[in-house]
Amino acid sequence: MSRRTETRERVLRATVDTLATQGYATTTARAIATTGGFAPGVIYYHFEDLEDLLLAALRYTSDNRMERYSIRTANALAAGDLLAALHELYAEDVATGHIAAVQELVAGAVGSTRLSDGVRAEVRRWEDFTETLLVRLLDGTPLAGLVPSRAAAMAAMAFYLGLEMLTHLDGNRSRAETLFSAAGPMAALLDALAPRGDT
Amino acid sequence: MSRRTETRERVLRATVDTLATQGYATTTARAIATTGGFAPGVIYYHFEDLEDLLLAALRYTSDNRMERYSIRTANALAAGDLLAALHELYAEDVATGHIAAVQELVAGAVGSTRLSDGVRAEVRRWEDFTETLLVRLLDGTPLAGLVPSRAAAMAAMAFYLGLEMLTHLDGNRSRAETLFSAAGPMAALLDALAPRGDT
Amino acid sequence: MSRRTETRERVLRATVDTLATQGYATTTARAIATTGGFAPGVIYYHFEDLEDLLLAALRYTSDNRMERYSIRTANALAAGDLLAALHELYAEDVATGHIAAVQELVAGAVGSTRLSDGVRAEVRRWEDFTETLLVRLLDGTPLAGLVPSRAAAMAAMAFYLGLEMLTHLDGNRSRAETLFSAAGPMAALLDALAPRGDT
Amino acid sequence: MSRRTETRERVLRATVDTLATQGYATTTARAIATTGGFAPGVIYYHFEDLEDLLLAALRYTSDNRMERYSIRTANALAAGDLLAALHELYAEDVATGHIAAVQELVAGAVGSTRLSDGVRAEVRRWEDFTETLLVRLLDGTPLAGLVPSRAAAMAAMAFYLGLEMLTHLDGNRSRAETLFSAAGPMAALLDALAPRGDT
DNA sequence: GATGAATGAGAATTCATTCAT
DNA sequence: CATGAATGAATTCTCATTCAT
Repeated sequence: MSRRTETRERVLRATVDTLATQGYATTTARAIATTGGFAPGVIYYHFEDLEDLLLAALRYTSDNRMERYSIRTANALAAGDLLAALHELYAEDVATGHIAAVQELVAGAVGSTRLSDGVRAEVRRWEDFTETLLVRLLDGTPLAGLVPSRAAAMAAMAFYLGLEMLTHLDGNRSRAETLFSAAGPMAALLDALAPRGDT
Repeated sequence: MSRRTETRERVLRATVDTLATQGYATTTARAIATTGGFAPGVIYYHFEDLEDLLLAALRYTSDNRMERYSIRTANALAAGDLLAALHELYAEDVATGHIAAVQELVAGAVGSTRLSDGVRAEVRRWEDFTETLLVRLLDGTPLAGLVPSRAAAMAAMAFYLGLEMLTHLDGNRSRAETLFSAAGPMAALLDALAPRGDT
Repeated sequence: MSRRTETRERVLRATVDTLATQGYATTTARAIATTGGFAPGVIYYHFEDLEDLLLAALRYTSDNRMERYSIRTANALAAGDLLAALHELYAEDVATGHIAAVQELVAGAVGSTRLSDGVRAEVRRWEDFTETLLVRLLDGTPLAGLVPSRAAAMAAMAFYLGLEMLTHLDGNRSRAETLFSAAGPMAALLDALAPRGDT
Repeated sequence: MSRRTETRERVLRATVDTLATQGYATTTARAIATTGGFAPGVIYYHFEDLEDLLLAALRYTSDNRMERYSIRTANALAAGDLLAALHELYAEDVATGHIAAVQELVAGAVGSTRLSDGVRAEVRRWEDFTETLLVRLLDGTPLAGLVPSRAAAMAAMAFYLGLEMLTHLDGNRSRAETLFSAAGPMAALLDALAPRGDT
């Protein structure tokens, strides 16, 4: 990796971290530079402006996570398996600051067209992914015809982002854990409804 | 209403409006003053500082809406009725800028302890209310024992805020309408499970 | 004069002074504020941005001088009288920093459309004035039909600005004085050519 | 020409071009590098600092033009011939960006002693040249004793720079053309006054 | 010789807040 | 009570300059 690319990544990482720990409004050029331990000028050497960096950071973390999600869910066909995979992925999302950063950007994008356009595109990518997962999950169960997949994907995204918002507000992750526990029995129920050959 | 209270309310209204239409980061003292058509100095006559005003605005809109929610849901016992009530209340939430403002504050509160404490308290009030509603709704149905009411209330809140976040990002309300439609059959199903004497 | 107007004028005066003594490139918001003894923020309270202020300053000094020029030249019909008036006006232009500031703005306007539009308009106003003066001066002399008045006015403006540029570069006013002296005999010659009733 | 000299010239050319097209304030190290297609660091390899480069660029273009002026005016003894030569040289001055660059430097030199010293020296060189030309032109005419040659040379320089300033402001060259046309008859008049054996 | 990444000082501008009127 | 002018700190961003490669 070239020096250029290396620094670029340091800046992107610092941006995600700052977004995750300090929130959108506090993610100033200076704050990012402090987090990453470099001069504020570096940002402008590598990126057009703050908005450009914010978008690049969104894509950066999104790409990383999307890859992980694809790999980790590829073989999780049963609801129980999928829930386990998602639980693990969620833990990673939290550890890397990914959801926190994304949620801050989604909330902060209000007002800037350029930023909100980019954020919207990224959100859509995740909705597509979620929908694919959902269709595969419900395929063969009695729910397949009942649940409108797009709407459900959208609902899932809303729920995920909203959960992060509240979790962040609380400062602890117990809310999410509570919900993952509560979801266990439902996954079991779903698996019972769908007699698959592969489980 | 005294002249003092009247002005205070104008400031609070302007704050909610500004938050709803321009987002947290753009809700500056000047922006609020412009929205409300008064001098920036007025803010500091009635409130300690911006944070204080933000919190007061949250409580102000929250109080107003809570009252409406209480009245409107008091007699909506069946799931179908409740869904209709919630649909209507949601429309009001949108029209008054209430959810938009609340969501901006929840997201913006990251980083400020004073603000996030206040926001947390308000969120809890709504979780309590939601839980009460939920318990009443499920009472007497087979789901009563299955669904952990606190977790479900929390999930509902997360979903509601997340939905607003995405809706705001999209710039149109169709997402929410889609979901309300999709919820119709489920409400009907629930009502079928719960033979109530009072409906 | 209201406090607002008073401060506005202080800012305009400070801008003209800074332009005159430090040049276009060094006329920063901070430099202007230091010259005038006020906080840089004041500039942005009264003016849109630096460019806006620069244009306002140009109009401010231009208006002041134009008024003086009109009054002082009104009765200077003979070439000799006019030369004396112009000499005096030039001394004022120098003392007030007017030409220095104007010349810096004309030179600095390259690159900014908004600024150069405004400067162009102001230059045109002076060309119009100069042309009027010239026509009146030559009227009745053999030169009246020979000299294209617009071109001559333009040439006079170019000369005046260029002279200021060189004078400023030299740091002393002797160049201009030399030229005013050299012009004396020519004015006398012109007056000899034009038998006026009023001289 | 050595590789070193070659690069040096590329940098000088790029500097003149940038000054001519973008103006003094926008002629930054980066802008020059972009214009010339080299790395910003190159500038500091060949020149002390920006000011040093600016001065070198002034001398560079000045030397080039002075040579051309000397050659082209050597045999233009009659006023008509000289006017034709100057018209042609002016066209070259414009095409090469020479006057534009010089005028920007003269205007921009205000405030920096080092720069203005260098600019002043260069201006003087041109005044000397202009004076020589003028003396030769008027020699043998009735004007010879009337016109103070130094003052007239100075006036010519002022006029030339001022004209460029206004021309640049207008964005078109028609002003200059108008004036060259208007000068035709005057040159003819002058030639009529001076019966020369050598033409 | 040349490159281009990085730095730090300083520029324009915004904004919460104060305060005389 | 309300106004709106003024302030100073903080923000985004630019730029001359240095330096490792």
